[in-house]
Amino acid sequence: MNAKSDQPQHTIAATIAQDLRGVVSKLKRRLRDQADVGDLTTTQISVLVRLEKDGPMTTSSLARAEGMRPQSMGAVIAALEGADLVNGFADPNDGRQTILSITDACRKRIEEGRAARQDWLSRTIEARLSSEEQDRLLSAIKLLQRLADD
Amino acid sequence: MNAKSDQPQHTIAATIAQDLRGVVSKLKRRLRDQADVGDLTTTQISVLVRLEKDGPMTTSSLARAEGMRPQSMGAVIAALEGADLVNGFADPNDGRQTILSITDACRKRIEEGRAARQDWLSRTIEARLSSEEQDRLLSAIKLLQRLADD
DNA sequence: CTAATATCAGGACAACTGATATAT
DNA sequence: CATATATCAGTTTTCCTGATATTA
Repeated sequence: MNAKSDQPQHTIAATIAQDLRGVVSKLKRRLRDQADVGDLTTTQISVLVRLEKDGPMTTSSLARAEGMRPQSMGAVIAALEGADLVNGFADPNDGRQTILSITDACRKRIEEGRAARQDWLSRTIEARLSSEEQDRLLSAIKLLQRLADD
Repeated sequence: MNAKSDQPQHTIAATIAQDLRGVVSKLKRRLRDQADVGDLTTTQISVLVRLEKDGPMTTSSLARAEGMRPQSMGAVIAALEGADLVNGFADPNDGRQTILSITDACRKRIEEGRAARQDWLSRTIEARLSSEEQDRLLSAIKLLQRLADD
């Protein structure tokens, strides 16, 4: 249900919630289906972006940041290590921890932006949204991030 | 990576894509985790909203609209029929098809907005976003829908 | 001893693919 | 016969929970 003009004011949040659920669900499917073999999952990208932005950290802190269990994050990290996008070394001060960083290869890939600019979502954003709409979307994503962070 | 001021103009779409992937992934997890027992999945809600907005239709057309396989949509519909939120009857003109509608019980629930206003996402939107931010989000969701529709 | 980190093992769920029956 | 709808059966993916070892 999109915003109906005869709707009471206090249900706007509920209307947004309904539409948002639908589009999140659909976008998630699209992102998975449109991924080429060898592409990264949404969670993997999220982890790489966080490591690039916030610097090296452990599996557990990544799990907390993404709202997942450490065991689940462990599997994500294992895949990224296998693809040589992340490497980890023991924390000298705390033998329990493994500090994870993105590899030089991964950093190079991010900086060049090669992969990023060629994927389905980037291409669709450029093709379907005007420059003004892209700005509006970017600003709304910050609102979504606030919601996702609880 | 959030928008960096020293980034070339032509990578704005790529920046949006990266952030959007992350937040979609995280929101999807939150929506699943925060669901109470008996709540509906994002896909189920999406289907109900579509049936309410666009009127009765078949499993296959719903699948096309949501970007899923008919078999997957069949499972979604079976769950909704089991919960007495959707019912189907044979198309008199085409014996292959079953026309699905939302039940009166479901329509009542939507109109009252009871369930919707009490769920986690609605409450978070009201708590964390100002009225102006809610409007901005609603307008950006239309952009996301355009992207999801390809 | 309690708490935090990491990992192994198994389970749940929402999507998928393939195959089949039926109706157009 | 070719196409469209629906459904049965099995698989994959991504998360989950529970249990265990290690270190602080």
